[in-house]
Amino acid sequence: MNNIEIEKKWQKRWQETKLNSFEKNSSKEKLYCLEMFSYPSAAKLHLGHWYNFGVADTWARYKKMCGYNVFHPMGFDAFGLPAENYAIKTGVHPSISTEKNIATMETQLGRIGGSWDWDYEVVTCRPEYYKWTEWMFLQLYKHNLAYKKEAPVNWCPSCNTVLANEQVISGACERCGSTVIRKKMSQWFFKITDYAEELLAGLDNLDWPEKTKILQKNWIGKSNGAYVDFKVADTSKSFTVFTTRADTLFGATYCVLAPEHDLVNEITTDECKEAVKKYQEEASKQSDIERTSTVKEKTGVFTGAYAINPVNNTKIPIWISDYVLASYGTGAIMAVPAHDERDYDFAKKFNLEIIPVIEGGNIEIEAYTGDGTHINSGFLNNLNKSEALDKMYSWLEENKCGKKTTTYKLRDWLVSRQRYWGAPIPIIYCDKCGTVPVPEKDLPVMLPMDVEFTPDGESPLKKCASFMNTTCPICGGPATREADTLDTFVCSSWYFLRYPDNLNSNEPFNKDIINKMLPVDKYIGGVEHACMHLLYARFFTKALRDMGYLNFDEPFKSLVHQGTILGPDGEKMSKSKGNSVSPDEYVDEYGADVLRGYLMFGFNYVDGGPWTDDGIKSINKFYQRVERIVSNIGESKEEIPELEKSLHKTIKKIRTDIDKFQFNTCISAIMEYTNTLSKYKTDIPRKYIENLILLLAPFAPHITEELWETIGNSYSVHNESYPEYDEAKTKDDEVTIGVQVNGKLRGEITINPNETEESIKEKALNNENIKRHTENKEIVKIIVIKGKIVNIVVK
RNA sequence: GCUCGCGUGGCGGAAUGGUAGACGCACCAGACUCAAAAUCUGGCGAGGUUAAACUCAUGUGGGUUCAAGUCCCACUGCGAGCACCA
Repeated sequence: MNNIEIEKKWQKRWQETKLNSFEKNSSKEKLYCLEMFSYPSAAKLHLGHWYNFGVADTWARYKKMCGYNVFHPMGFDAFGLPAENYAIKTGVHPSISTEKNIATMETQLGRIGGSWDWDYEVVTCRPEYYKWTEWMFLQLYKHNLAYKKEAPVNWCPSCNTVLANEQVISGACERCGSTVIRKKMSQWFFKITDYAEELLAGLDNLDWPEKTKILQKNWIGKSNGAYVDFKVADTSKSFTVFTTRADTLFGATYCVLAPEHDLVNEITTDECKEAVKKYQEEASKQSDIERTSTVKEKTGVFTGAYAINPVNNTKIPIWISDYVLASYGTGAIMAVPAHDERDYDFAKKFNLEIIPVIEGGNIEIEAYTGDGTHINSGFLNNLNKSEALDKMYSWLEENKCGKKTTTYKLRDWLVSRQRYWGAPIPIIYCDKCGTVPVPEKDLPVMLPMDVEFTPDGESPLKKCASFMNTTCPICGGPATREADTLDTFVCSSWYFLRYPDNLNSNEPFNKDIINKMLPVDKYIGGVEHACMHLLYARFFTKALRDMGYLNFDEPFKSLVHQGTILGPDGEKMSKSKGNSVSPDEYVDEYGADVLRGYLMFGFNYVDGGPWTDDGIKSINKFYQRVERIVSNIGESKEEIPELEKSLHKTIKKIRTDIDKFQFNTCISAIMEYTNTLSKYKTDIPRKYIENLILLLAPFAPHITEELWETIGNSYSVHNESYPEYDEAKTKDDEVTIGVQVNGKLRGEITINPNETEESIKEKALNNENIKRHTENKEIVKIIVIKGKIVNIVVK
């Protein structure tokens, strides 16, 4: 039988015997191993899927053999734009194409031979799941964590439709190429910012890659500073700015409001109205990319109004400019051109006053942003930065015109999508009662099937009268539904909570079950989700905890990112570059175990790298070699010292490395053991062969299952325990160590592990080559690192 | 611009501060074969030597240390993320 036939045979058997079933009532320690679920696309699995799912499966299988009760589910993140786009193009309904794709992918995943328990499958686009996604929305709404406000969307003026971020390609509509503008619409948000501090602080205790923690940390963007209130001269109005440099307040020579700031229209003088209005319009037309480009020259207009600097009562002009962002801080700044590069550029361009308040630098040339002694600063004079900041914070609070505060770059999460293929937002609008949440007993709000989703500027659901028209749950009068659907990231923010209790129809999950099963012990997926999915899931977990639905703080205790498999040319694989490699041809030729094996052996798991054909052949050769060695099995019970030692060393190496996701060195250890075994041509004692198969079982699940049967053992190798090592047997009776003179290797000596330091020194000094290097020299000292090295320092 | 990560043979990649290059690919030689493939055995960083010795070598330059691929500083190249965040 060839590999392909072997794999088919065992996959069938595994399924029939429910080999991969999770033991719900087992007393063994649970271990929740999860790979990020995938979008069910029509295309076949790509190498990235194999690398993620196949390799992670080896780890899960290993843990099962180590005696853990491994929970290893799989599902599909099935709502989203691609199915909708496909529907627009072909007319095939998303529910049909999606379910078809899921079936295809299930088959494909089956070919990997993963140990998933499909009884716990979760598919986010099915009503029995999205009912609870809607329920999540209602809980967030109930706890003031969901709210509605005006926010800009990407709008294509030519297609007359809202575009998703993915549909905006460098500022232009992906379909027609027109420049995308921003248009304000009323949309739903989740208040993730309420959790900014905890999301930041919680990172410290997570077993996550440092770089991922840093990405989230930067994304959350905590910034300590102060609010400062500015009165608008000759009016009763005022506004607040945020600054991290309150110590430079004496140098604030003008203020800038974001063009969208609410106060702009109220304070602009008649003479300036026209220019201000024009500027606001232009700003709204610009794409985010244009607007936030740092290379762009500063622009702005004067409002005609003045603010009063609270520390010295100076009148300073108020401008508007798009370098001030409405969405950060308060949407308004105090400008200190002497000590801020952006303010400096702006002041130079518009001839605004520049007053230095800190010594240092040369403000004729550029802003000085460093520390130094304060000057021109009244009560702050002669203080350094941190002293001046403290003093200013006190002054602001005493004079009731500001206070110390903290802001975050993290914004609230916009969850409204003007799309069809997503979970409906369970909200009803009633003329009499206003915004009314759908009562929980009425969930799910079913996504209607008969919907016209050709883009024409409206949310598709808006055109479905049978969906839109409803009655108000409070007054019973006529009402309309929310037409937007939820961002698919909402669906994926809690799917890991659903897996352990996926059939529950009374609640999203049973509290006791998930408190027992969560958090996820090992989560494996791409780094591209660092600031989206992984952050949203943490937010959901914390919010649900605070609502009392679960009692843990973090969803994913330990996280691993697989690297990226690149094309043979070292570039990212893409259809347009023509450097894509399909796993299928390799699976057809060598089988799933060989492909999985190469993915584990040929790369450092977290790095990935370019694909090569040569590598995969080498794994095929290795497995054939294993088969030959297994066929040399004998029935002797004799212990062979060399094999005994090699075996125990190998077990130790694998057990150490596999938990670090170093699959390449695990396989190389098995190769070394195999090389040792191959010295014995016939009648290799059974024990050494059985251990070889067991060691390899998580790495090559089909081949080892077959070999296990071949040598007459009973089904299944995957129910066996992973070999354990005896530390004593890993120790060498004698080791060869290097001897250095002044740090340079000059010879080798052989010692045994119990040898005294004196004896080792003597051996080292008596080595012929060492003698040459030490004769006529004074020996300053001899460093002996047991079992490693000897270094003789001479003068 | 800021932040982070990385730089080791022809290649993929190993190396708790302790004999750099494990394991594998490619290559070379030998065995088996009529031959090839497969398989088995051996070699394989560069220079040097009959062979040794020895010298050089982990992007570059410094430093710490008895000892540095590994720690520190500077530079450089590549990659990723953020990007007017006040």
